[in-house]
Amino acid sequence: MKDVCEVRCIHEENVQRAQSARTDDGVLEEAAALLGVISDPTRLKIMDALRLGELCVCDLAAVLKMSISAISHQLRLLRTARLVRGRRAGKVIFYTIHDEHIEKLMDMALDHCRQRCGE
Amino acid sequence: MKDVCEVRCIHEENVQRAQSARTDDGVLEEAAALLGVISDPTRLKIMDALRLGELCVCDLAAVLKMSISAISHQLRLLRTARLVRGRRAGKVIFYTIHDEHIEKLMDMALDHCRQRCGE
DNA sequence: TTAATAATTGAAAGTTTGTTCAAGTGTTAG
DNA sequence: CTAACACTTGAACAAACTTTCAATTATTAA
Repeated sequence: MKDVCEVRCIHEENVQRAQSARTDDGVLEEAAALLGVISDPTRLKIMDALRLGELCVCDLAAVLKMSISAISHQLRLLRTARLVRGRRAGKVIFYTIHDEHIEKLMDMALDHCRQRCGE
Repeated sequence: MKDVCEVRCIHEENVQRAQSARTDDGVLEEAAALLGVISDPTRLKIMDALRLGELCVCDLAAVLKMSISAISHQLRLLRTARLVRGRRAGKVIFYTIHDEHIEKLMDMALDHCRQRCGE
């Protein structure tokens, strides 16, 4: 953060255009945080597993072949980011994907990758 | 990865349903990687700045108020992940968003966050 | 060729992240 | 109440990430 204010090659017009139309920093940082939560392989696998219906922590551990503790830690992040929702049924807590919007976002990312893989 | 194979509360049906319909691990990991690249505030700001047109590294450094080196490092990640494209014009390299699909994915994430912020 | 500019790169430092292990809730059945 | 079960949580450690600083490449102009 030093050679920033020296005027070098800067294209004034372009910079101002970008400056004036830029998305609010708060929104961008929230978006980054949201994307950060689904950008982990384990968490994406959890989300993928939940697409066909609710699963408890043990189920998820079995599907992903990981420890219950590890899954639970990740579920907390997913819960906090409201990507996932839990409902208690006695001792068991069943998790589902929080809402349709999230599912669409995921589908879009997966489709994009499938396309690329098939290139 | 120890208490995985002990049968505890596992709901067989649900687990098998999730197992059989799960998305290919390769695709999921690529998607995680792709999302990982846009899930950083700096990189998301770069992408956002590029939405109105091409900018060079210096321009981006000016817009984000960061060092040229830091921006360049991030641009390399964005380039490698094919989220961004560069065209050389003499000494200057102008960057743009790689394709429309990526732009849509971004819009979707940003809209989602704007909605949430306005709740 | 030499000097200057735009950008990239490698290494180092500081921070963040993911998993494990052990201990802690909260709920139900006996 | 007590025991067992489903799950969560905190601390710790290793792996990965982001930025800085210094050196390097590529292009153009003198």
